[in-house]
Amino acid sequence: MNLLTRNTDYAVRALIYMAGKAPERVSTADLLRDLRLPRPFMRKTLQTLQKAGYLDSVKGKNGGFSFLISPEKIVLNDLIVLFQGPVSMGDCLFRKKVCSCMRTCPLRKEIKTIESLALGHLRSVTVASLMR
Amino acid sequence: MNLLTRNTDYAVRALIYMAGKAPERVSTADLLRDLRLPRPFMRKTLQTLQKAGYLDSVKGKNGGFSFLISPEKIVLNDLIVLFQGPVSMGDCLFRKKVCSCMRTCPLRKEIKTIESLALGHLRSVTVASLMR
DNA sequence: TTTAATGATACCACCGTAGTATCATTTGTC
DNA sequence: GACAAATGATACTACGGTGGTATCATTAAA
Repeated sequence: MNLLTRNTDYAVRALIYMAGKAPERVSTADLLRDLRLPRPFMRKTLQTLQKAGYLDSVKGKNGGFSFLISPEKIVLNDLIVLFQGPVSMGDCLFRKKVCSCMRTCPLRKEIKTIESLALGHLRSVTVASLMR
Repeated sequence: MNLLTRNTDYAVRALIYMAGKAPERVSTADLLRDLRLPRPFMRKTLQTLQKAGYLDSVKGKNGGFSFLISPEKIVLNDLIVLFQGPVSMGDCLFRKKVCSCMRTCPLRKEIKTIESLALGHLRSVTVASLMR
């Protein structure tokens, strides 16, 4: 059970690297030199970040990516949501007809508590805070 | 991202039901009457609990399952481990050669913090505590 | 015009979860 | 002893999400 998928992990590391170079523009090739991981995957990840509005992109020679949102404002939880969907640890796995205790389910309650704790943390971590 | 799989969820609910009837012996058929879920799946789940030493089983007519370990001592975290493996949210997803920061990785550190919080909770919840 | 970069998109492989099927074994009851 | 009701053991299938690949189009600098 991993909290992050590789995709999210890649994204975070790429952003940290980029933040170290900012405001310089960084290309996929630059990133690959530092983070040795599958090239097409890295590209896809960066494209996702661009589409989501975190990064600006410039095509063509000497192109690459730069921040549209500053690293201080890029929150880990949002990246997780982007790549994995919302952190929701306690969705009832039973069909509604079966589980009559949707609101009072004690198990669900415990999980939700844990989820809240996790979310509290994940929302406080930013790309910038991870650089130290 | 779910903290529990269905399997674990089934197990917990079955155990709660059984704890309500204890020390009476309960058969798969009894459980299915209450928790309407796939029969073969329920059976497999109970067998796993029996093999793990939580339940005693009696074959043959009027057979069924009963507790070997009391519900007060059956811990949610252990059930998760049994059905899903250890809760380890922060395994480094990178190949070791790539990730040079195994011990100092700031991302890992954050995740491990969350993991500890979750584990603290999961280890404090028992089948008995879920009955209230 | 060439080349280096991203944009977009479709595709494949693997693995874990969920669920099914089947036969063997035990034991109470008639 | 035969039958029925229960578990023991095990092998199999289906599906979806994650991880990863491939390809072609587009842009812009040299």
